Amino acid sequence: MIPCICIFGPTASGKSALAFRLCRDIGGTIISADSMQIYRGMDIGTAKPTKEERLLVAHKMIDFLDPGARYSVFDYQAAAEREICAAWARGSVPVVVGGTGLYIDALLFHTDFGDVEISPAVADDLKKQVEEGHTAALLEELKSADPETAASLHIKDVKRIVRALAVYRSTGKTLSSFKRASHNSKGEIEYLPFCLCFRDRGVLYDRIEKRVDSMVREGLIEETRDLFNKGALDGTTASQAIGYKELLPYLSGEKALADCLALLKQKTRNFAKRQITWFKRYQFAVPLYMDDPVDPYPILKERSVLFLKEYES
RNA sequence: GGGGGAAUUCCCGAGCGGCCAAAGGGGGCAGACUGUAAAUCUGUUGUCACUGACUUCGGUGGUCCGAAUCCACCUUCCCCCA
Repeated sequence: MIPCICIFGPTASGKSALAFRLCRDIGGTIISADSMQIYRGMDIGTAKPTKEERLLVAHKMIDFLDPGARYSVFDYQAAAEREICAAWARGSVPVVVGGTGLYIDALLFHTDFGDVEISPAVADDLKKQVEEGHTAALLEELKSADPETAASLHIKDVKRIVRALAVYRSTGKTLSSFKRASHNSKGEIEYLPFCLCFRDRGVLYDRIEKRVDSMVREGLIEETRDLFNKGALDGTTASQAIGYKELLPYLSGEKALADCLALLKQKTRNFAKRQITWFKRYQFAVPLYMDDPVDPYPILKERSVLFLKEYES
């Protein structure tokens, strides 16, 4: 078994700084679990580690894809697990750090996504049906094909209805059967999970406010303009990132900068809330309270060192 | 100085005599989430002893069986003329 420390929490909670410190102390490699930091050119807006930090500590799963490239949890899981193993193999402690719940989940539970190949014809047909407003019929179809999944989906949850149906129509097997099967898989990586928490949410929201302001000072607006000019912000996955799309109305002169920034902060807070909800499910994680007067770092380090002891060769 | 308009629940904003604790949106809070996830989707949001009662629609006082909705005065804000 390969040990791996895993640190997660909402945006702006201080994950990176904590992980960086830990890696310097115990000799570790950071494996990012962030769906936006994977893209090149999106540095300030995604709060990527600086060049200096990357020189001092190896960072993986960052900065390797062109915005606009397709990517999925499936791709992420395989690549990240490879990096975790590679780090351990060269004598560096793998430390997963990130805020993308789905990615963390795929790692922690070593989800087996199965051999699902969606046929283009199926995808096109479903897309057409949705455009024509037949989602109710789609849900009906799913009800008879995969009642378990259908029961868990709301009629308005078009994305998931379509996916579940696409899986069924392409493979003849239900999404719920894939889910069930995925739970039997056991990986070769053993995680020690830490969750960054705040007793007072206001403290986190305050940090978000300050971080956005500092991003602007570091050149967020110029970065947005760059990405926009390269066409990196139209319709791609990367264009979903919070931090850029909110500034577009300013660049086009439609809105005042202050209004855009207020919205950007708002969206970031909303996102943080969703992350908190996601991470609440990991009751087994060691909580690290970031707004306590005592520095949570010693706990992180002690627990990590203790955990790693079992794997000394 | 004269004329006109507006004040609604955390915010914006609809309501313009009963079906109004008051549409809708935002925010907050809670939740979901298995191949685009920083995305997408759901619930809830006056108070309480909660299939009912009570207190809300700038303030005070009226009209009416009944008012957020009508009248009077007051306060504040906006616009136009001077």
